[in-house]
Amino acid sequence: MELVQIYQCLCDVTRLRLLNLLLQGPLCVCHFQTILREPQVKISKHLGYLKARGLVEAKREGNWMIYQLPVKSSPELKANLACLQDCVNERPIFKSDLTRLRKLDLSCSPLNADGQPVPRGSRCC
Amino acid sequence: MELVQIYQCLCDVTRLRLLNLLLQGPLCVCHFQTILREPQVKISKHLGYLKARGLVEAKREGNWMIYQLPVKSSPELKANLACLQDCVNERPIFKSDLTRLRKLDLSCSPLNADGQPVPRGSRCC
DNA sequence: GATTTATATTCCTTAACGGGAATTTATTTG
DNA sequence: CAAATAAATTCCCGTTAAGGAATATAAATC
Repeated sequence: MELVQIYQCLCDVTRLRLLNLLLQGPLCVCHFQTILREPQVKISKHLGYLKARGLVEAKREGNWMIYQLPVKSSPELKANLACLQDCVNERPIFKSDLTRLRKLDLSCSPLNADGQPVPRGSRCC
Repeated sequence: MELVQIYQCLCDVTRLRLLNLLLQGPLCVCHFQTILREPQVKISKHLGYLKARGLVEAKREGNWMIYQLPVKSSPELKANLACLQDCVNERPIFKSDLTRLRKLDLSCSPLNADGQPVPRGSRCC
């Protein structure tokens, strides 16, 4: 992957917020919506942008799409994500995103599924 | 400075090459031209882009403009430049840029001026 | 002051990006 | 199969960016 592509993915606030959340673990689209408080189309497009460039992976889980950071990341991506996490942890927007993440019921997310299968069809957000 | 602005500066190969060279020390525009082998207008515009966003500083030295990384950089900029240097050191383009840099006679640059004043009016490139 | 060297700016074209409204697709449930 | 939920896609618009040709500016030299 070209280094420039990584930076292209990082040069939009919305995408930085998405990645910042994903550094905590996989999440579904509706949770991004709830946390970022941005319209669905915006979230979806930026996730698509990241996915097209290999910065995130997606899998369908019933009605939901679960996004996560790539299982196998290049050293460059790892380095930059680590750097991002470092740079971001004082900034209010990113901090409050993380706060809201922790307050969420992540019933549709593998995050706190603790192994047991996700109950299909239960409402998510 | 907004984090996004840093990433916007990093999402173009030409600018990455310029910054990679500047990590070695100050340089004048004509040396960038010689090393990158890109047209003058391209170099100049990208340097302008970086300068407008505070990623480089410029001072006039007789006929030449010397560019350098900011004397006082934010922690975020420092972190990202360090990360860049790390990511870049295996990539052919950036390596050969550095090779060409070392082969240059930097008579108009403070880089190897070793204290003595630059002889005004001597041709540069 | 005319010429040369170094660099910046303007103008133009083309492509990419970001955002929103509306529509579509996919899946599950009743 | 109809309805509901989750997410992606399409269409449209305004903005930004990248590149190049040509021109302008700045400083030094003759």
